[in-house]
Amino acid sequence: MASLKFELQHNCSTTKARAGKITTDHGEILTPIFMPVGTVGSVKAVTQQQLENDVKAQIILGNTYHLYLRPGLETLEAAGGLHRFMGWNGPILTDSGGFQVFSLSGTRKISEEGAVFQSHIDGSKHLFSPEIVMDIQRIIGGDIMMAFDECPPGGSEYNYAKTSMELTHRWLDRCVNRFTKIEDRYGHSQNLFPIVQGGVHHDLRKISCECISSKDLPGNAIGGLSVGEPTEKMYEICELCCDHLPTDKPRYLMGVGTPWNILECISLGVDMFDCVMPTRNGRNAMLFTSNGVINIDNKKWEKDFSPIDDGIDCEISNHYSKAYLRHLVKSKEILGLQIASIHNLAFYQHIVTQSRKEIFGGNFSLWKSQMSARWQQRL
RNA sequence: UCCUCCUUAGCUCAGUUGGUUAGAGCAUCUGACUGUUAAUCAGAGGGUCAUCCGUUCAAGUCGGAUAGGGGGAG
Repeated sequence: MASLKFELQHNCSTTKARAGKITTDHGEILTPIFMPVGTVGSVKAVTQQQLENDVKAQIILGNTYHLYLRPGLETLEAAGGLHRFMGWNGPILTDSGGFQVFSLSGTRKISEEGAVFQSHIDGSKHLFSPEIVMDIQRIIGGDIMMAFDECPPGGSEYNYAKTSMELTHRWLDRCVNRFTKIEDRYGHSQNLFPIVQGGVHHDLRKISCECISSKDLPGNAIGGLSVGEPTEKMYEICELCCDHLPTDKPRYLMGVGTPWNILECISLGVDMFDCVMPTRNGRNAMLFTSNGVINIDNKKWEKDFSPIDDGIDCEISNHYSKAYLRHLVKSKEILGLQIASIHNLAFYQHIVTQSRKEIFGGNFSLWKSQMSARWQQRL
């Protein structure tokens, strides 16, 4: 089956930003794009209809580790894959569990073979090898599958970062080997993206970019950033990676970030983003808006009946007031979590949609610097 | 009119046989959150212990008076 296509549509004249189009068997994705995170087959507090109609999401994420533990492969396979199981007809990208090597570092052990995780649900132990991770992702059925990597902490010194990167590269060979031996599932194309590692060390990152580029896979990801290193370091490494990855394939910066992080990284040449921040921080009362950051918990919004955000194209954000949302959040009403999550995701979608327009329009650079300052204000 | 109980943070309440700097929950405010083990976590501010007089080395705590409130009897 034909792999996904990437068409580079426009290069920004003043920055390295670009606009493009990814075509998958579940539809097109206009880049730059933000992908809402739906770890367990659910973008927390948001229905698939809301993702499509209110957020206008073009692709969402699932997670190998979490979906493997629950609902489990038998259910996913019987359902005909994650798309059908969750009723989402757009593209899906599945993360490999590599991030859980980092985030669940207390309950896993790494070896050459793979990583053994102890389930956070029942304590049972499970081996995630590159081969097993490919098999699982085939069964989940995502349009884009991620290679199994080790994501080391941001502060990792050179020797650890090097050893870890080399392991990730050996795992990548095994991923590619297994991936190419198994057919696509459920009648649509599945595509493998490799992941750059190397910590904050320039020479390692260069080596890693060359290594993963040589696999000639349909897209490339930058991993191991926003895991504790300073923001400036993240930008620096992100730029270096973009400069050393192919221009004719989408570049995916994993796990980033704040609205201003995304603007900055778009300007460095990133095409795809994902982050839990809009949903998680939304559930924790932090709203990202076109005028700045709001803590909707604050009493100052008690009688502010203006829309949550009338500067973006989202009925939910335009319709409900700050005062009403604050009331819901203070009352711990489930609807508060929903509205906050939908709004933040719609705002993130606004960021990338508008970036795309500005790239085509030639004003991206100026617009970016204005918006970056504005969006960071605390209201 | 009498009897009885109560009064401690913005709110609802803990405070031992008197003994370091009077606590909690909620509320208020501030942080954090970046390929989700998180509708979570961390922290701050806020009290003339109703008022006054006494007992005592020492009173939120014991005694008395006053004020306000609850309940009961006439």
